[in-house]
Amino acid sequence: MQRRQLLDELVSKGIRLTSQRRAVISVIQEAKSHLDAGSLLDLARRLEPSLDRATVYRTIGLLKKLRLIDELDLMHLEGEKHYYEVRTEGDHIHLACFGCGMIQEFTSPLFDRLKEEITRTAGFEIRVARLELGGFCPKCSSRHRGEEEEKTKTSVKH
Amino acid sequence: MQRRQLLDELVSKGIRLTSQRRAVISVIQEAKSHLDAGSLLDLARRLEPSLDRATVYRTIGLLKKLRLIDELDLMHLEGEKHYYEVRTEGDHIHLACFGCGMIQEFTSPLFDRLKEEITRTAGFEIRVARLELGGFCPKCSSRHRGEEEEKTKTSVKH
DNA sequence: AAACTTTCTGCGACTCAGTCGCAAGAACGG
DNA sequence: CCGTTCTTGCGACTGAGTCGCAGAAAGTTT
Repeated sequence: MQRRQLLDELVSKGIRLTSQRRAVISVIQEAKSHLDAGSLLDLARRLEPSLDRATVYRTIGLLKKLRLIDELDLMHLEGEKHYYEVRTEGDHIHLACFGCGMIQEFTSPLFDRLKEEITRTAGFEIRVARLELGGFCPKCSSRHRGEEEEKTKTSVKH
Repeated sequence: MQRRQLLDELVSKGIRLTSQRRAVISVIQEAKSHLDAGSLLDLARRLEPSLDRATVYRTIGLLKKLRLIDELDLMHLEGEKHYYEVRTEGDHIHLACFGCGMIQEFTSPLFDRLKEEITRTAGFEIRVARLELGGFCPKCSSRHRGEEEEKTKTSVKH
């Protein structure tokens, strides 16, 4: 039933279901990695060949507004794209490795406590929480030591 | 001496100082709010009228790479821009209000503990930590209740 | 199942942040 | 003040995302 989650949610809100929306939603839900709008379009077009870029963006906008998906930057490791994932129970943290591009997810009760503290202390009503960390995964961490000073003088990427 | 911080940092790394870089750096440092590349260009041009867009982006890239400034999204409240701020001792959290656009900063020992936990547990070497929350500030929080269901059917913005 | 209202889609043109190659110009060590 | 090396401005370009519109579907009504 995990798979009908988003669809049901839309129906219950009285949102019109079209084959295009079904295609986009299906792709987001089956996705094994975080997809950007472009990949989403390519994959969904296999189910609905006439699907247009604009419709993908509009559907993303809709799902974002309904808080059914979350938007991520993943430290802009490869361009200024945005990535999307189905919203889950608890928020999780994304770790992005500058070395190999790996994305890892992480959950912690401390994160929930932190959000709770903010709600309480600042009186802020949290709707979206995005915590992204950039750095080096264990493998790349040992590998990149010593390359620092040089890099400064060469390419200024990211 | 807060004001010479970035400049000194560059000199000590053997980075060449140009009037353009001085202008951009000065603006970032004096800024009272978070500036995007466009505003940065406008303001820095008052000090260095010939300054070009490309140079601003290159300088931002340089400062980012040297980890002297941080890049923020501020929940993309007004377009897909990026915002910049001078890096401070401890990382802080940004709260962005969907209602009035206000940006508030927040610090908490819990945040540091969370990062420490990630470093320890996941073996991840954190270089950049970005925590942004979107929601409603105290004022807007009380004001927007009840407008939810309608919004769904109208404009799909943000 | 036809008719009808409302909402959605594809299209094409557009906007806007950010990038790139290049030739001219500036930094700073000698 | 000279020469090497790095930086800049310029203009053209890329690529994500948006918008208005006319035609096409969704869901409802009879």
